[in-house]
Amino acid sequence: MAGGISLKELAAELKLAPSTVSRALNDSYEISEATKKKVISMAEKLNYHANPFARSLRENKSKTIAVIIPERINNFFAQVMDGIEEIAQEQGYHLLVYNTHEDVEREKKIVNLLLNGRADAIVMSVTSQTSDITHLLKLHDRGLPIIFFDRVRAEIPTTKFITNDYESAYEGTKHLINQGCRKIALLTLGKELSTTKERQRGYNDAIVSEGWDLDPGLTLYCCHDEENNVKLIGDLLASSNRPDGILASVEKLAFATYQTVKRTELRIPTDIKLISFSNASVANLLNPSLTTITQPALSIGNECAKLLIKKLTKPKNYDLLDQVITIPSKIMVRESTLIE
Amino acid sequence: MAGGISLKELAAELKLAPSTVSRALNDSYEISEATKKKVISMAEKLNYHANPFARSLRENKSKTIAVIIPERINNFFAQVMDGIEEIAQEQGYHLLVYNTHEDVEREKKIVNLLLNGRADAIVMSVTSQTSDITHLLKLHDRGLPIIFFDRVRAEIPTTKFITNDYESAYEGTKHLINQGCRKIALLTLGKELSTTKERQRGYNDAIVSEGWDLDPGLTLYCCHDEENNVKLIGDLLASSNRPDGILASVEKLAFATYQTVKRTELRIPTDIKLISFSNASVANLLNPSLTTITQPALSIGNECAKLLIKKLTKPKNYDLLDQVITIPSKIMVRESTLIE
DNA sequence: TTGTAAGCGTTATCAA
DNA sequence: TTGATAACGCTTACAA
Repeated sequence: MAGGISLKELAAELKLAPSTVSRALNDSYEISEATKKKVISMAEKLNYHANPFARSLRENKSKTIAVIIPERINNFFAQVMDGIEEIAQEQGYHLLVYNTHEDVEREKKIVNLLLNGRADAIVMSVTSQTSDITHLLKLHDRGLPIIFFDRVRAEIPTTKFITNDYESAYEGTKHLINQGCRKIALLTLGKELSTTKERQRGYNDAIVSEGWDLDPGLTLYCCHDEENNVKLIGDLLASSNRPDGILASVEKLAFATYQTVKRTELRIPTDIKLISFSNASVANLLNPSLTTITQPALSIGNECAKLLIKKLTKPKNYDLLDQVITIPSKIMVRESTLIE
Repeated sequence: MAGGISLKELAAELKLAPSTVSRALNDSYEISEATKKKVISMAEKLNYHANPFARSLRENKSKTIAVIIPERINNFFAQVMDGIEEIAQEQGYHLLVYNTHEDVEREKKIVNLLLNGRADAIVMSVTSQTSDITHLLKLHDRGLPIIFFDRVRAEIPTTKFITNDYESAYEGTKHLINQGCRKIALLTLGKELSTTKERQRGYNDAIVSEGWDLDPGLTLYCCHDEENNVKLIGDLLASSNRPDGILASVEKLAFATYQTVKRTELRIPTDIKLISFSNASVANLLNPSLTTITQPALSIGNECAKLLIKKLTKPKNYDLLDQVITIPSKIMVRESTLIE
């Protein structure tokens, strides 16, 4: 279709052997400066571009990294993507992007698709549904370098980049308590999620540290569907067990909370205080502005890409050690947790 | 690196010729059901996966579409991406994604990278800086199927998907006028942008239709940098030429307006009414909630992908005609344009 | 219905 | 310093 000239044709034009032209183009030391110049200028003149598939086939690498995220309309993941791309573009890597929409079946399909080596490596965050991880193990067993970020799986022996979820959730809950909350709910996603577990631990410990009892009814496991979440949160707010503080584990659950509260007589922060993990730049434009636990998304993306590319280009010196690297989040206090 | 078994090895294991195995795997009519079954089960047992580069090299197609967007943290572009991916995943296509960050130089680099055929086709929205388009023409001349959406360039004879920008801007401006505004500003991006031009036309015509004079000082050309935009908008609001209505051409300019207004004594919608092109789901959570012109982002993505994939799979029956397809936006009236 | 062989566009080995 | 050749893994004429 897109008919470009081949190396052979370029060589013919130059009355040189293909191998010579290839070496010249790759700036090999064995080629004279004179021919290099000739070759390069002719290549430009004829608009020659090396076929990436021939090269990938030959070299067994594609200069491509696959990124799998559970959600695209989410400032955290979008920023991580930007962070990955920043480094990737710099290093001449391409990004194959897949959105699982929090659907494990989709995740499995995508992961299986990547088994064929289309990408040199993978960086991913699992879905909130992901429980069984044989599909991920297969990936790793196949020798495909893989890095997890944020939502990780400890069972896969590789490097993971996360934030200090336990501390953040602990501090966030403590913050609510300090602001006068006495009954705090946790809104979160799937139980299997590493982030959910850590954040729940932090939340639990903060509650217990006050000498309070844990109320399982105050932990809500939400899902991908906004409408459903609004219903779930609405039921909690309408119940006799209504919390006066909420810690949302994901940005969209904070938004869902706003939407829910809007339909009631309740007010934030008067009746309910709200803090949420979120990288939304509009946090301070919400009504009221939202107190957030903001994750270092760009850095996470940067670090993932840097490590992966090092591993790909210098496999001897860099390994994807089975370790967890933590970059801390920041709490940004705003109106949604104010004492009025 | 990721060592998988090859077709030849699989064939050897089966004591069949590679060609037979290939045909069996591709469900060719020339192969008996019996061997097909044998081959498929052995392929599964040995975890065979066809090398995509060998196939791409051979077939001269990659089952990959490149998507170039100017911004990732933008609900419109994110939704378009989701729309494209929906169809692409369905049809077995992969997505190579590039963010230009509104930077033409980056756009040029990326476009030149794609000249080598890494992607079968391209769907893109140009940067707000893009003026000279030789890099885009080169792409098209090379025979690479390319589709534009939203921010298009008429000079490239291909199919473009846009929204009814003229009408939306006209209606949006009229809406502000109906709500009592008498001095309306337009916040937009690059002058060369197709969307800017159309929206400006709509805005202009609405103003003129009232018998009012156009004030060039009321059109602000903003940029990618939030801080700079806040400054620009702040200056306008502090000037003697302060508008009482604003039409923002891009979501982030509405956000910048909120940020700016926050620092003044002014209030939305009392002193200034605001309407913006935006696909933000949090529009109704802002303070005050934002009246938006919401674009059919998902449909745009769907349509782009559908047409492109048809063109790629049935090149005879589908052509990327030099035409513009318009899908209309919807105005969602909220508090930011209320009469108080 | 299956097998043989050529070729897609590169790069690397070996020879000149 | 350059050239001939093989090989990467697949598909497709052409033969059998």
